Amino acid sequence: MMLQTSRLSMDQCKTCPIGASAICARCDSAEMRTLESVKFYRRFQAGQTIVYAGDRMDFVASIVSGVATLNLNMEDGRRQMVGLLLPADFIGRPGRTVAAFDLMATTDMLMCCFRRKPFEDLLLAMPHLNQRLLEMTLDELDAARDWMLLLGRKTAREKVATLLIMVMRRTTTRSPEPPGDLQDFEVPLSRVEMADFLGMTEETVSRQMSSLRRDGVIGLSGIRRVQVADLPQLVEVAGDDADGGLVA
Amino acid sequence: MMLQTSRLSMDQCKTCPIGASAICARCDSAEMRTLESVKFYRRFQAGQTIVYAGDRMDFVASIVSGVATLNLNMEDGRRQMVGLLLPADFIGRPGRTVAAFDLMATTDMLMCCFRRKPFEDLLLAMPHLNQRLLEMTLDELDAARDWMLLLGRKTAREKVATLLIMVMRRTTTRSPEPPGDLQDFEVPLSRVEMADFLGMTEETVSRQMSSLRRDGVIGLSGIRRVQVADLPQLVEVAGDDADGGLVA
DNA sequence: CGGCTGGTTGAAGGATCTCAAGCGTTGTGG
DNA sequence: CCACAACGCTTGAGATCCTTCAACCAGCCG
Repeated sequence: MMLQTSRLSMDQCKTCPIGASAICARCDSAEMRTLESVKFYRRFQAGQTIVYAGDRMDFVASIVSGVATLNLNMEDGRRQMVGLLLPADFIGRPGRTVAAFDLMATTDMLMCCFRRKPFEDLLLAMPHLNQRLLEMTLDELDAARDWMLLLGRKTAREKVATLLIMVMRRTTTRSPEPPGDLQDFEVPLSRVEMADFLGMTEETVSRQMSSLRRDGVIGLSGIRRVQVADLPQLVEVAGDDADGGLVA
Repeated sequence: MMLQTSRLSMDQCKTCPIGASAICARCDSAEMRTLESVKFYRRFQAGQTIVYAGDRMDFVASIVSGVATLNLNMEDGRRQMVGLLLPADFIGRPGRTVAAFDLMATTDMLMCCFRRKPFEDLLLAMPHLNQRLLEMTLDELDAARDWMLLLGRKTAREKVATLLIMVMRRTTTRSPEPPGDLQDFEVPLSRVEMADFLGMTEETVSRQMSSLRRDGVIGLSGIRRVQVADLPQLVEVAGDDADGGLVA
C-alpha cells in the first residue's frame, strides 16, 4: 500500500496540475526551484485519517489530487465538517505545531508536502508565498461564512441543494459554455459525510436527495453520481444566499 | 452627532489602545510612521449600517473601540451573523472593491481607516503588514470553524452558553488570575443579534437565558449584563468543543 | 449463501419555531 | 407631570421540521 507509482513524472513542478491555483501560483521560476528542492509527496488512502486534532503536525501541504475534510468533534460523538479540501487547497497552518481539527482523506489522495519549519522560513523570505497564502485564506474565510449561513439558517432541502451546486461548481471542469442544464458529476462524499458537512443526519440527507429526485430537480445514478436535471430550479431551491458566489 | 472629541489624543499611534494586537502589530517605527501619515479616523453610531453587501467599499480599517458585525441575508429576510468584530479586529478585504456582507455597528464605534488602494500598495511593500494580516485571517478562520460546529451541531442551550463564554473571554480585561467564578460582563448584542449569531430565534435565546438563570448558572442584571455564577457548569453546558480555545 | 456496509424509507418523538400576548423601560407630547 | 406609544424582552401554546429508532434493501466479498 501507498506505492508511489508515478513519482518521476510528478517531480517536475512544471507539469503540476494545480500549479495555476496552488500556494506557489505567484512564485517566479527561481522561487519555484527552491520550493521544488524541498517538497516531497505523500499518498493517502480513502477513509484514512491523516491527523487527529491535538496530534503533532510537522508538515504543510497542497492537495494535488483527491479530497480531504477537516472535522470537529464533540465528546459525545457529534461531528461537524468545517473544511472540504479539493485539489490546490492548502493544508496546515504555519506557526501551529498541533492540529486543531481532524484531517481525513475521503478519497485516495496525493499531497505535495513541505516540512513545517522550513516552510515557515520560506514564508518569511518569499513575499509571493505569503501573499498567495493570504489570498487563499481570505477565500476560505469567505467560503466559511457562506457555509455558516447554510448551517444556521437554511432548511434541509436548501442545504442539500446548496451542497450539490457547490460540488458541481468546484468539481466539474469549467467548460467555456456550461452545457445547458445537464451537468453530471460525482459527489466525493458519502451520505454520512454530506450530513457532517450540512449539520444534519444521514437519514435527512437521504430523504432530501430522494425528494429532489422525485421532484425532477436531479437524477441519481450509481450511489454518488448526480445529474442536474433542472439547474435553475436547483439554484432556486438552494435559496441563493444573496448570490454569494454560487450564481456567478 | 459624530463629534470627534478626542481627535488630538488619538492621532498618535503610540498611544493607540489596540496597537499590540492590531494589523500594525509587527511594524517597526519607520513603518508605523508611514501608516500614521495615511490613516484617518471614522466614527459610527450604534445601530448604523456601515456598508451593505454589494456596496462599494473604498477603505479598510481596524476597530479601535466598539463592536461591529458581519451579516449575510437571504431574500426572505432570514439573516445569519458571520462575523463579530471587536477592538483590534480588521475590517475589509484587500483586493475586493465590493462588500460581500452587511457591516453594521452594534455599539458606537471608532475605526482607524486606510483608503483601500494605498493600503494594498503598502501590503505589497511591507511584509510585516502582510504577515500580520495573514496571522489575523488564520485566527478568524479558526474561529469561524468553531462557530460552524456551534451552528451545525449544538443545541440551543449549548449555543447560548458558548456565546456567553466567548464574549466573556474576549471582552473582560484579562486579569492575571481570574477572579474565581464571578465574572461580570456586558454582552454587546441585543437578543435579536444574539439569535442571528447563533442561528436561532430571539424567543429561543430568551428562553435559554432564563433557563440558565433559573438553574443558577448565570445571573442577569440590567438587560445585557451577565454574571457567571458557576463557570465550570457553564463550560460544561457549552459542550466544550474539544477545548477549542474556550477552556484555556 | 450469509454477513457486512452504505443507503433508503417509515413512524414516533422532541427541539425549535411561529404566532401571540404580556411586561418593563424609555421617550414624547399633551 | 402624566399618559401613552414604542421598543426590547419574556413567556406561553400550538405547529413544524428534523431527529431518533428501526426495519429494510442492494451491492459486495468472503
